[in-house]
Amino acid sequence: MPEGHTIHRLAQDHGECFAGHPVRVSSPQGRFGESAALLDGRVMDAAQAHGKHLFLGFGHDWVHVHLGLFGKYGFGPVPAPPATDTVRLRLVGAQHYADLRGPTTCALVTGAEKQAIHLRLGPDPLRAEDDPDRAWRRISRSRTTIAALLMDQKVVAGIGNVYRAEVLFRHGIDPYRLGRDLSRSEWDAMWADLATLMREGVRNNRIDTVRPEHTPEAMGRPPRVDDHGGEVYVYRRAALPCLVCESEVRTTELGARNLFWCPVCQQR
DNA sequence: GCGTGATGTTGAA
DNA sequence: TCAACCTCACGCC
Repeated sequence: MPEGHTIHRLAQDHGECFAGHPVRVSSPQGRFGESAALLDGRVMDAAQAHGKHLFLGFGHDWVHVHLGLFGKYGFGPVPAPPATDTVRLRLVGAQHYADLRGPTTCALVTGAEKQAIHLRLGPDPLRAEDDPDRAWRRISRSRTTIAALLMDQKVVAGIGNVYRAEVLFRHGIDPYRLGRDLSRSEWDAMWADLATLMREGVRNNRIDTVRPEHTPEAMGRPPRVDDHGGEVYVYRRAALPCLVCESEVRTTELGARNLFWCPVCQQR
């Protein structure tokens, strides 16, 4: 779940469920206990996302959350069920509660510390004001593969393993192509496509990347069977036929992450 | 019950 | 490059 679209959706949901009202804040697990006590009963007045980072504002104080690989949020209507001992942070408003489990980061930060986090992140396709030129400057000068660059949050913020694999497929780009060998128009098209795909991801709370003409129904195939939630071209489809050309989708490990691509549709 | 893997990041070697 | 961290669902006994 946790790519940028998930975090923007969480910011939106926090805004709708809690913003503008006093919130009960606790840490049943204990690891956020002192900070929770400091915030308990105060008004949450902002919820923002930048890439995979979530920020919940309480006046001058911010809660910085990063889900990492395992972190998960659970929302529900009050009354909240008894918290289990893995709930790091629980927010309870008038009508909803939110439980956070397993995050890489859940910390109280100042405005200045928050600013420092923004400064080390690249532009985020989901933030309308962010400038793709900043990413292009890095990419166009880089001898690193585009597959690695897309996962580097200093270059682009919010892309994870699924969006990386899928956007490269949709643009017919070999993951091993070097950043400096991309054209400006290829990057502009990828950025625009990421913005569209990720906005849809926020709306549906899942990643769908398959164009209508390639869906299993349109191609007369059985529906995809995978548990990550959305309809995709190559992510976790190793050894299955490419939805466009029927070649076997390939996979390999690159920088300790699984990479998936179609060797025929994606060319240097 | 146990072992495995996963949409992520950091810091040490 | 590798280990560490965090959680839970799944397959297989």
